[in-house]
Amino acid sequence: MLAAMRLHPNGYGVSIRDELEARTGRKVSFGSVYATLERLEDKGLITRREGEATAERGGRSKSYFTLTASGQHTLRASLRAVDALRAGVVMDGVLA
Amino acid sequence: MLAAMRLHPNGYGVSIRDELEARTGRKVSFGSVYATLERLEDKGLITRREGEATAERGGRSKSYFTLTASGQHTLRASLRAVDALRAGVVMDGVLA
DNA sequence: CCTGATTTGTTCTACATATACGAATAAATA
DNA sequence: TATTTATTCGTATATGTAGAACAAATCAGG
Repeated sequence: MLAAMRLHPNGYGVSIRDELEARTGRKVSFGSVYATLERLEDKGLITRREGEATAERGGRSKSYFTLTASGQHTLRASLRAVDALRAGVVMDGVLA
Repeated sequence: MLAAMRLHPNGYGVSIRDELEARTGRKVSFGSVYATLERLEDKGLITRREGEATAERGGRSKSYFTLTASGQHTLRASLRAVDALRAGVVMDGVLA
């Protein structure tokens, strides 16, 4: 969801995957990303917008994903929960 | 892991559950907590220390959990990954 | 002292959901 | 038809969940 926010409103499967890898330094597979996007969509946390036929060289058209209001709310709540647990933890000093 | 850090070095099943509920406002069952603690232990991210017979009123003895060096490293890496994704996201302004 | 009630904490059982891969497939253009 | 780009599938593994059952310690009455 954060990756989708970052790329808003033009994030789609591949770019979201790339963003995740670039930011976190972890390998992420397409399967993981699309499965997650689909689940989030089912829950109404993100919506899908079909991209029109691309004007550039070849390739299938994209599905863009953006957070719904509910998705933003949920994301916010999750981040807050983590923040609450982090607040004042000794290790924070080591977190550089 | 954050809850265990907060309660370090005297966090045990019940107190970790309580800490999670208090900080995040979400209901957490014992099953979830203990299952997770066991998994983290199997991975070497936390260690278990058996508490001696309690001096107070009744009750079984506690199992205290503390993060290993590896656990701290892993936790740090996860938090950093989230931070990297959060950095500069527009919604941060709304996060109050 | 025994012994059963009480208290506190952990383990078990049985699923439900979520995450992870990468090959396979689809759709577009040259 | 070959190429390029993007998404879907099949399947394996991991994580999350609830709450009842179980275990171990102390307490209180006889």
